[in-house]
Amino acid sequence: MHNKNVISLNTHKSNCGSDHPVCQACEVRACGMCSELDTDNLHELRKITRLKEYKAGDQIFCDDEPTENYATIKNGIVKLSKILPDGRQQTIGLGFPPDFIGRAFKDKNSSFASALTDVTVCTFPRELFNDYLKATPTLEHKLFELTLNELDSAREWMLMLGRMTALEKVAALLLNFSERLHNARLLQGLESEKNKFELLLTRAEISDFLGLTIETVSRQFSLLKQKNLISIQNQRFIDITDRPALDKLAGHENY
Amino acid sequence: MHNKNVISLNTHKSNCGSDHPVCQACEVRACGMCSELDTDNLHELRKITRLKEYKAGDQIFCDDEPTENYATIKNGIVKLSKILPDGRQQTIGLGFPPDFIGRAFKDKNSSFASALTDVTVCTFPRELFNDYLKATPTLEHKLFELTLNELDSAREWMLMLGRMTALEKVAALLLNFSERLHNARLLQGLESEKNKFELLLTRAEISDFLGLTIETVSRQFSLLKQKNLISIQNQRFIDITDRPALDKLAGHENY
DNA sequence: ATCTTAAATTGACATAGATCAATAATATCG
DNA sequence: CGATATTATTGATCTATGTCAATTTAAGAT
Repeated sequence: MHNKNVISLNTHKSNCGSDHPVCQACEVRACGMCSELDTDNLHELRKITRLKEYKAGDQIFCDDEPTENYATIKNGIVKLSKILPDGRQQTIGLGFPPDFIGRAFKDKNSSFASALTDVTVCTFPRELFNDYLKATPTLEHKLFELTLNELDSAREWMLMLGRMTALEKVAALLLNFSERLHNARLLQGLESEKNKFELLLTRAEISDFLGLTIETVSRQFSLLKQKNLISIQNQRFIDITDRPALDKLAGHENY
Repeated sequence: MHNKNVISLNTHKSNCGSDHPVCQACEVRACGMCSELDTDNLHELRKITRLKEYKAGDQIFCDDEPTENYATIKNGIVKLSKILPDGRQQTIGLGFPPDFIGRAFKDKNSSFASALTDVTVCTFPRELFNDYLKATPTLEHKLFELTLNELDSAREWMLMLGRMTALEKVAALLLNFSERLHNARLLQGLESEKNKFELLLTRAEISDFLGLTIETVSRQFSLLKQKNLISIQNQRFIDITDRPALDKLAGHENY
């Protein structure tokens, strides 16, 4: 059922130009970094791209090793994290399709990227891509906009990390996740109910994101259930039953 | 003495081209967003710029009001912050010369900016600047690089906010501040000892930055003094007396 | 189905940092 | 220069979250 929808979307896309077959079939052709490129430029870029797949848990790139590739996320969720010398870890971002991963114009990533779910990405060799980027203002412009969005959300999370209580943090995460998963599903042409979703993160991953411990996260879930703001099936399937209350907890101005 | 140095630097700059007088005298001509522009383009941009001064404490722009202007910081330090509906506040960044402030391509800022010290900025009207930016790839490229740096440092602070202890946070702040003030002074052609600087933030401002309370920050300062890692004169003038130890506390890999 | 393993929950307790309150240092103003 | 206001420090608690440990739940393997 899911696959059928994806295919029909792709079929639809094939009407709109003479893109390379790989790009024609691309889930994020319309919204990713490449969306600003015309067919000719896309053909050019296509020459240096390669599809890559990762299993949930795989490391995609790592802090200290030089970046060989950049990538656009086609499918799945990528976790970006940082780590202190003694091992304390902090998730600093989640990448959903069609986010770009890697640090443009630098040969080092200052973070780790790993696959939270199974992930498919479209990769570009660093040097070539940097050159192409500098030579292609429309592409650079689009990537700049993606980067500005990331900066916005990083700052949003700084407020959360610095000033929210554990309960508020969990509420904010659920809302954020609900939103982004919803968008990702629509992107794939899937049906999607905003308030119902599978929580793809383990409690450990959530606690890394929120700057909390597993136990504290778990207690907040129990609290939210007890207050009837959410219900959970099998510890993974979330149903937001009182979004206004959750919004209020998360500090959203208009709920 | 300080002023003498500034003047001599400006005099020096006047040799290097036919920039508009205002730009010739600009403290950040060589390193800011404009550094990538040749004289012709600079003349073009100059037409829409206006110098603006703020006193310490002044609000520069605010969350909900539409952005009228962007700006490049010429002098002083700008605080960026976010605020929860109930008033809890979190500083999400400090702007030093030659940082850009404002959210390119959007008509809303998602944060507040205020002057931490007396501040001089060079402002650009939003609409005009956005247009000029899109039409001038070298400028956009430079601004993109500045933005990437900001993203890097936002993520650095996320790790700090989420995973560091109060003592570590204060150590990290001191080192960060020492570095940035040092650079800002060199930029102005001033003598600068990296380990000695005036802490321009009040305890309240520091605690907003670190996600702590005033009292906790104060206690950590006392601890650092007691351990002989720093000494403080008049609660404002910091001397880092044991940088390696401070680096270690702040989780810097190589100290 | 049953066994095994991993993940999540819950409880008891410890602690870092918050809160409240008093004092001390510094800056400001007449 | 002294009086007043602001900011920082320090002390005594309190509390949210962390830590450690025991159970429960779910998932996977045979």
